Amino acid sequence: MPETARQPRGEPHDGPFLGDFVCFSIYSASLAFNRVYKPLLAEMGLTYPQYLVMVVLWEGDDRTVGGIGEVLSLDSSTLTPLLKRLEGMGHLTRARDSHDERVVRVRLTPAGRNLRLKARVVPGCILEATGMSMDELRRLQGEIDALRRNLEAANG
Amino acid sequence: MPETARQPRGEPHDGPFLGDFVCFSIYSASLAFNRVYKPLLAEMGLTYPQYLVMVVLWEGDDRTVGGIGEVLSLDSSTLTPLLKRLEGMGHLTRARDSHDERVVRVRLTPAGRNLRLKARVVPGCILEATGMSMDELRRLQGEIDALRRNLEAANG
DNA sequence: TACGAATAAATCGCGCGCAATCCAATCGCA
DNA sequence: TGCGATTGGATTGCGCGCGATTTATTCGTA
Repeated sequence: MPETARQPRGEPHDGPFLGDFVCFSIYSASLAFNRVYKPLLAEMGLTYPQYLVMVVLWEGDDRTVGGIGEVLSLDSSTLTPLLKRLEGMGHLTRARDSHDERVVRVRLTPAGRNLRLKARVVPGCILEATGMSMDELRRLQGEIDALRRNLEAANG
Repeated sequence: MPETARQPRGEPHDGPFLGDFVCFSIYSASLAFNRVYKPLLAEMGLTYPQYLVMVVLWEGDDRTVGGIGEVLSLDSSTLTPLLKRLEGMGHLTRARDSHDERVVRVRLTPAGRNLRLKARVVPGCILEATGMSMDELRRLQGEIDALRRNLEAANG
């Protein structure tokens, strides 16, 4: 699918070209990562987005829905049902803040905190699957983050 | 969210670490790309996956469902309804192959071919939004593709 | 103090992605 | 020739992502 392009920046052209394919590469890599994570996380009964929320909470408990959404760039229409599922599994509680009833505070249960132990093997497996060194990954991550920031800036 | 890790390869550790976050970066960049594409593609009435299928068909018409799926790493349970929507929009036709009735051949209509003209401005807009040079993007794409290949290999 | 604006979360509808399953057509081999 | 195995798609069920709307609460200000 990759095909080198020769057009100058911003001008129309006949076919698809590089700008598209960086996106396709990322899209496709994202799906590929998901397929690697799925069997690992299935042992904990988690999906990847659910795992991300748990990681965020392990890093810092007692957050609001919006606070979690800020870290993950997801909004309440995605998070509310996801959090309800995690609540249903007994990993966290959702409760309105008594000082501001608009806010829902999300807190880990002991079971949710405990799940972190089971999750300890995950990053090593993922690292293994990438087939890359930590240094390579660190550098690559930096570049992708820079790209994401540019995209977010361009989007307003 | 990024936080540097110090653990040696493959060993358990207390918190999430780099291997996870490369994935998060890609996941998040993928969503960010989608948000940039959405308004552009909305003018053509396409979603990003639909656009990808159209790009594949513009590159080479008259493909099977499986053939498209091979290029995009998607299977029939994703593609069948997507292709039906594109068919409903009048961009393509779906017909069983007369020599092998198991196979469905997907072909562009004149309208579908014509849509390519409207799509010509898209890559330039995307390139602009990335805020990167073509050379940078080309290199980055190569690294991400290598990562994806590793993941697919690790996954069997 | 009352009332409109702003804010936080929830709800709804739709389109992916994918595992699991099903079905029909074709192939392979005795 | 027949029959089990394989293959290509379709279907179903579920969990995201997100735009659009709704509801409840709080804030700002006259």
